Amino acid sequence: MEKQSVTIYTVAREANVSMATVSRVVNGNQNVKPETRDKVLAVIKKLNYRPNAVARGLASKKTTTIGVVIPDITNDYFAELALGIDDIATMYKYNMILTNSDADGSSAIKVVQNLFAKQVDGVIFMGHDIEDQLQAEFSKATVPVVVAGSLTNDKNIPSVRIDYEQATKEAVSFLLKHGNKKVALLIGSRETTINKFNRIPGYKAALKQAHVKFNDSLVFEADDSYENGYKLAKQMVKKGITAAFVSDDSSAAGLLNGLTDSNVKVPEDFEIITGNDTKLATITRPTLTSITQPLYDVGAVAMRLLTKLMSNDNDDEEKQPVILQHGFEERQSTR
Amino acid sequence: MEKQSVTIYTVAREANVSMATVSRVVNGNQNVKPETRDKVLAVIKKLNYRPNAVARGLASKKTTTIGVVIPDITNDYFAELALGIDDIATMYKYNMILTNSDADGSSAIKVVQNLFAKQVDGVIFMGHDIEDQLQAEFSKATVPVVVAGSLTNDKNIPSVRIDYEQATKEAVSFLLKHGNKKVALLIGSRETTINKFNRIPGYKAALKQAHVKFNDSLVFEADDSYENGYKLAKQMVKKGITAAFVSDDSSAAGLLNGLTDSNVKVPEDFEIITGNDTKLATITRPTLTSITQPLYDVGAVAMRLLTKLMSNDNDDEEKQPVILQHGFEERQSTR
DNA sequence: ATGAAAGCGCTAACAT
DNA sequence: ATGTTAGCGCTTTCAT
Repeated sequence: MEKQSVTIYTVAREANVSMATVSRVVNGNQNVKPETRDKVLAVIKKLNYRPNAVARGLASKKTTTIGVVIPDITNDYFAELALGIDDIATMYKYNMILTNSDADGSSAIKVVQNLFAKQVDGVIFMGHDIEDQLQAEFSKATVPVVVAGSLTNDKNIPSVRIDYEQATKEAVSFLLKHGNKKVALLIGSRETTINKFNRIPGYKAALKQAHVKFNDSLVFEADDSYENGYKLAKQMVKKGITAAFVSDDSSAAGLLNGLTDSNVKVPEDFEIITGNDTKLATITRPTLTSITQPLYDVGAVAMRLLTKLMSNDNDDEEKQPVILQHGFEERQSTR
Repeated sequence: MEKQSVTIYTVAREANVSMATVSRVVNGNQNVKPETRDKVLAVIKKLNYRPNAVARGLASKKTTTIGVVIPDITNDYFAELALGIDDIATMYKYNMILTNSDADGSSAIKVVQNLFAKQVDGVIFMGHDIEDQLQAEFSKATVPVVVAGSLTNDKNIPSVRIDYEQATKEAVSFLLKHGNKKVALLIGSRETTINKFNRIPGYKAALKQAHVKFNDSLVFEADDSYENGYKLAKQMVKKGITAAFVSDDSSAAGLLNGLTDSNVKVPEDFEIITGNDTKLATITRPTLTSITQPLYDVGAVAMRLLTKLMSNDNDDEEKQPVILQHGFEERQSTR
C-alpha cells in the first residue's frame, strides 16, 4: 500500500536542504555546490529514493514516453521496425507504450487518442491503413507524429520509408523480363496510400514499360498473413499466373508453400519476389528473392526524427519524408 | 506549447458545476443527477475535453499501465506471448510499456527499475535469464510481477507456463524410441532456471528411462537465434548426432536449414523436434515436429493473473504457478 | 548556490 | 446530489 513512501521531501529533510536542491541534484543541474550534491546523493542512496516519473511528468509536461502503434506484433516486418525504434528510444531515455491497433475492438483512432491522453511526448505510427479521420487526429495533435514503414498522402505527416513505387517497379520488371506473361501483384487493401499511390502505380509502370496490358484481376488484395498467401496459391495457378510480387513476406511465404504443396515448382514454374526482406525470406526453402530494405534503420531513423521533432517544436524542414535506399537480392525463388 | 489547455476546471466552469462533479461524470460515478450529467457531457464534447492520464495517475496512484519486459521482440515465441498479453490488457483498459531487455546497455534490472519509476501497476516479465538480483527486485516490488513463458526458482514469483520438464522428456523419449543413439539438446544458457531445473532434468529422465548414458557434450548452449542453430548443424553431424530437441524455434529452423544445406536429409538422417510451436514450425520445409503449447494463452493468462493480483493486493493463493497443457505434434522433421 | 512557494490536472475524503 | 479542499510528488519561477 505504501507505494513509494520516500519522496523528494523525505530526502530534502534528511539532507537538511530544500526540495528544490534535491530536484536540482536529481536533474543534474549545475547550480549546486559539490559538497551539497554529495550530501544529497548520499541520502538518496541511503533512502533508496527513486523519483516518481508520474509526478515529474505532471510538473514538467514531459513524460519521456512515446506511443508506438503496431498493427501486428507477430509480423516480422513491424517487429523489426519496432526493434529499431526501441533501441533508439532507449538510447534517448524514452520508453514506449506499444499498442496493437488490430486488437479487439480498438480502432486505430481510439488507440491514438488514448496515447495522447497518456501525455506521450510523441507517436510513431506503423501500419498502412491511415484513414482521413486518423490523419486529422495526427494533424491537430500537440505532439509530433512520425509514420514508419509506410506513408500517408498528407504532406504534413512525416514518414520514414523506402520508395515503394520504384521498388515495386523494379521487382515486376524483373519478373516480366523473365518472360512471365501474367504477373500477379499481391498486396493488402488497394485503398491504402501505399498501395493506391505507390505499389499499384509501380506495378503499372513496369507493365507499361514492357508493353503488357494491365489486367485488374491480377491484383490480389488480402491482409498480410501466411494463411492468406497460402490460400491464394491455387487461385493464381488456376488463372495461369506464373509469377508474383508480394508486398508482405508472411504472405509470400504462404504463397510459396501453397504452391509447393500443390506441386507447382518454384522457381521453375512460378517465380516469387517478396517486398520486405524480413528474416522469413531466408528461412523458407527455396529462399525468397526480395526487395531489400533496412528495416531496423527505418525504425531507428523514425525514432531519431521523432526526437528532433519533440525538441524543435516546429521545424517545418523536418517534416520532409525520409526515403532510405532499397536494394534487390536474388535468391532461389526466381530463375 | 499549449498542450491540453482544456482541463477539468475549464469544463466545470463552463458547465456551472464543481470539478468534483465533472470528475464524477468522467469516472462514471452514479451519484450525479442525470440532467447534470448530460449538461457536463455536453460541455465535455463541446470543448473536446480529454482527461489527463498523468494527473489522474498522480492523484489516484494508479496509472492503468503495466510494464512488459521482452528479450527480443522479433522472436516469434515472445511476440506471440506479447500478443496475448496485449489483447487482455486492452480488454482491461491497460496500456503496456514494452521494453526490450536485450537492448543496448540496459540490463534487465535497470529496465525493471525504470518501469517501477514510471509507476506501472504491474509487470509481466518474459525471458529465461532471471538472476538473483532481479528476483530480489521483484520480491521487494510494491506492485505484482508475473513471469510469462518461463519461471524462476523463487516460489513467490508467480508464473504462467507449461511443464517444460515433462515436455522435454516426451520429446527426447520420442527421439530415443526411433533408435537415435546420440540425441542432442539445444538450449540457451544452462544456468537459467528453465534449463537447469526443467529441460536438462527432463532430458536426463528420458535418457535414463531408455538406459542411455548422459553425455554432457551432447548439450549445446546457444542464444536463441536462427544463425546459432544454423552454425551448429555441422558440429552436430561431426559428432555423430542423429537427432535433436531444440527449445527455440528460430534455432530449430536454423539447424534444419543448416543440415539441409550440408546435404543431411531431415528426417531420414537427422530428426528434429522443436519446443515452442510458433508459426515458424509450419513455415519451414520440412515442417517441424513440435511440442505444442498455447502461446497466446500463456500471455493472456499471465495478464489475467496480473489483473487479479493488481486488485487483490495480497492474495497468496494467486501466487501459485499456472501450468497450461502442452501437446505434441508430429510433422515432417521426424520419421 | 539555495530556498520558498506556486502550480501541473486530477482524485478523494469530507461537508453539506 | 453537489461542492470544498487538501493533497499526489515533482518542476520551476522568483527571491535572496
